[in-house]
Amino acid sequence: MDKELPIQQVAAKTGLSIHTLRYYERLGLMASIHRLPNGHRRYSEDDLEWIDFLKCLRSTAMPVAEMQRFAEITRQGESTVRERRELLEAHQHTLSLALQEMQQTLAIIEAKIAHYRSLERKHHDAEKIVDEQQSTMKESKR
Amino acid sequence: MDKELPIQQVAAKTGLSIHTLRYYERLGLMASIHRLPNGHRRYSEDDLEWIDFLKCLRSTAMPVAEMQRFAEITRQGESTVRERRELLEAHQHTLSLALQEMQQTLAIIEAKIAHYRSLERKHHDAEKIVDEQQSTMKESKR
DNA sequence: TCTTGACCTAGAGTGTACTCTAGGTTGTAT
DNA sequence: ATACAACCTAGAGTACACTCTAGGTCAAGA
Repeated sequence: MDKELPIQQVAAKTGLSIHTLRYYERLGLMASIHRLPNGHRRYSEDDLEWIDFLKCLRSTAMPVAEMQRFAEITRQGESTVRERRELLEAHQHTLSLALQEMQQTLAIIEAKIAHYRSLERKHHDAEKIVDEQQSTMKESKR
Repeated sequence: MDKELPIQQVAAKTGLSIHTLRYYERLGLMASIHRLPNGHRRYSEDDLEWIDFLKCLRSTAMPVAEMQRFAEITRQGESTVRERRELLEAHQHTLSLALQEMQQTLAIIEAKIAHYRSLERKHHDAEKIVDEQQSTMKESKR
């Protein structure tokens, strides 16, 4: 089973739009997608895997230019393994810093949410007191 | 000590550019920065705190439109505490999903790096073998 | 035969978030 | 008096990553 998929199905599977798939190919992010005699693309399993990896890189905010570099040296073969590793290590570093920052920010946001909750509670309590006063007043009216 | 800072120093302290500070104000992300009689801005401690929080939101990819909403309802005062909390909770949710995804991606990238390392090791070993063969050949030449 | 639908290319258009420019004012130092 | 530095506004320009359009090909079904 080496079923090759048309672009539409690849879009469905990967979540990238057809436009984006063609755009990425134009940018040189994907080498040599197989074509039918009529020019239509057929994507292999390997292509899908590569696209998944591209998605990993993009979803973690690697700039497209860097992905182009990565794709280019990957195409150049074995001799660039070291450069590829270094590129990924740089990204890994960026990423783990970003992760740390996000965690800190998340904590700040959680604190703010907690603060709002306590404000809401106070507000709620204040209303209850008003209610009680009102019912006391009603009682005294009787 | 209620020293109010000119825009230049705020830029230096916050890491936002002077342009961005003015731009954010135009967008309504910051209410009522105090002005000198000549129209120059003076930022208070509170302003700086608010800017820091804006930075938190932006650095975690909250869209500017959402930040505008948040700023707007914050200006409206107490009555919007609940909506503010809900807005932040939504962001918190988005954020923790993003965090998870990043962690997964990080793992994938680490695996790829490890893979490259092992390729490099093999390559290195292969060279060593070639070296040994060469020195053996040299020896046999003697 | 004609229509439909999936595909193709090259290039134009869009949304987001800045970032910069032009032209002007003000306050201090020489 | 004049030069300068820091500030102001309104609006134009830019970078990035898509996203869409126009105009066309091709194969299968009514």
